[in-house]
Amino acid sequence: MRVRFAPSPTGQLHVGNARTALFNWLLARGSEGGFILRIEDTDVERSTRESESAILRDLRWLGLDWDEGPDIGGPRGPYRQSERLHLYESYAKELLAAGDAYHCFCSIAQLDADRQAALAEGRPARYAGTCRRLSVEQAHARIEAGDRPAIRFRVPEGRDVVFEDVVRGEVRFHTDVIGDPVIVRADGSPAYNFAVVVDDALMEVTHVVRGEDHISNTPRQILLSEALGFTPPIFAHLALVMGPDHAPLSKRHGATSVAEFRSKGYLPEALVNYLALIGWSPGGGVELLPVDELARRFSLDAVGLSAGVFDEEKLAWVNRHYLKMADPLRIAELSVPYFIQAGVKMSPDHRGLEFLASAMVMATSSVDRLDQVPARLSVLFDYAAERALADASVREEMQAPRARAVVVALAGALAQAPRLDRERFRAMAAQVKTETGEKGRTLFHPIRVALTGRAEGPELDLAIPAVDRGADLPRSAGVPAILGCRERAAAFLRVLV
RNA sequence: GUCCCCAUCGUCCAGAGGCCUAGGACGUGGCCCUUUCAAGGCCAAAACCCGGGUUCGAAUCCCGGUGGGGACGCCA
Repeated sequence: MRVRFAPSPTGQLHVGNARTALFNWLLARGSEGGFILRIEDTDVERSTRESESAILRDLRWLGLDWDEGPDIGGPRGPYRQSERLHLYESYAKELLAAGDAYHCFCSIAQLDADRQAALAEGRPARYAGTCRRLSVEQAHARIEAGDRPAIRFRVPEGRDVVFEDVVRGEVRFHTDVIGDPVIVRADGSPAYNFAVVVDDALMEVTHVVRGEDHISNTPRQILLSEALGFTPPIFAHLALVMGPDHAPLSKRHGATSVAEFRSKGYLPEALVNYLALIGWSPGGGVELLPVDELARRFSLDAVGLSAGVFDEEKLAWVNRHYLKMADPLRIAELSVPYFIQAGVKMSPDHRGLEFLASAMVMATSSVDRLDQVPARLSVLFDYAAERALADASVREEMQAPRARAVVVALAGALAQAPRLDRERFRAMAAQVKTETGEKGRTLFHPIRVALTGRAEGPELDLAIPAVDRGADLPRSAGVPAILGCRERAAAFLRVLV
């Protein structure tokens, strides 16, 4: 089995296309198959190298590696259509010579007018066939006179094109509703329907798995394939991915590109796992599976037929799962840009990263995305006694005698104390408890506000030791200075009185 | 307009004629856990688009309608 993903480099990799790429990849990896990446850059106007490298980058980020492609080459290359022009040219000549293609001199304006007229009369809006009956001699005469024709494929009349779609079953089109497609433009560049057929055949692609938007191109491609003497590949058309309003996923629904989801702080394994769940089910009542397991279970005939709505809430749930599973050191590294973005300047070395990693469970146990990590860990870098009391109701609460007594006892207990680890923190809390007679919320809430600077946040058992571990970090670790609990308690008490 | 595809909880899936009193997951609501916010656990509400057939029996098969989507480019 040889499958391919064939994006045109005209913009960002969209999640819908990423899912198509994923399904192809799962198919290849689940069997002994090959996964080919081909760049369809025949539209010179819109294709850019920037888009191409962005798409490659996003696919790599997702972990969808390819066996043959523009960057690594392969036995059936080149893998950029712009580098295969000579091939298309020679096949076009073949078609012309056999009478399966003809020159078309119709102007764009003429074509538009024909289309409008057809629509107005309720006829299928297909090519009127104006140049179909031009003789070869007439055509040559016009070319010699300086006309620059396109080349069209001559679609056979009066027959059905039937193919067995792996996901949809038998699909049938009558050739009378198919207009003769342009296969080579007037400027000599190949058109999509032609280039794919040539490339899929030459690259020995066995299964074409692509979006449903290509289903009506399929009969043209089969016909072209037959005329060229190729055996058409097996086709599988995937239902499209929609936005919440059941309209095609677009900008107004928020993030749509893989790059946007990455920068919002979704993990690649989460996006991959979630994408696999749109239009397919791994079975067995489980949804959260590592990618190799997805590949092992994936099968085209288990793929659903109806369009799926992209649900970011569910993606977030999947992401939470992978955040919890992930190596904290990796999450620490990935979080650095988000800290910087949140205004926490840092360039941690290994000690800095290990410190962040040691605190990371506070964030990963409760957050949806990486971009929420800095806020959850703000207890570390963002302490200011004044600001802790800036909120009127918090201030009032802390100034109440019993809360104040807790703060006083806390500052006292900490004054001589060494840095707190979990056990020392518990012992210290117990000491404050016996000194003040407070317990539960009335004990811990003042401690929380005094030591973390806020009324809510991670468990103190986790946060307090993390703060004091951070307080001893040398500045060379590349992480902003962290005020220790002892200093925090003292500062807080000063501000409170 | 013409052609093609699709149709189970709000959403994603399971269901391939009796196992369906339609199952799971996300989300939602409630409860629990808890020193806070989250997270987590438990429970609950929530669907076979409509109408005709076929059949002893239909979410499952057929036809029609309706609704949604796609295509009809010298874009891919």
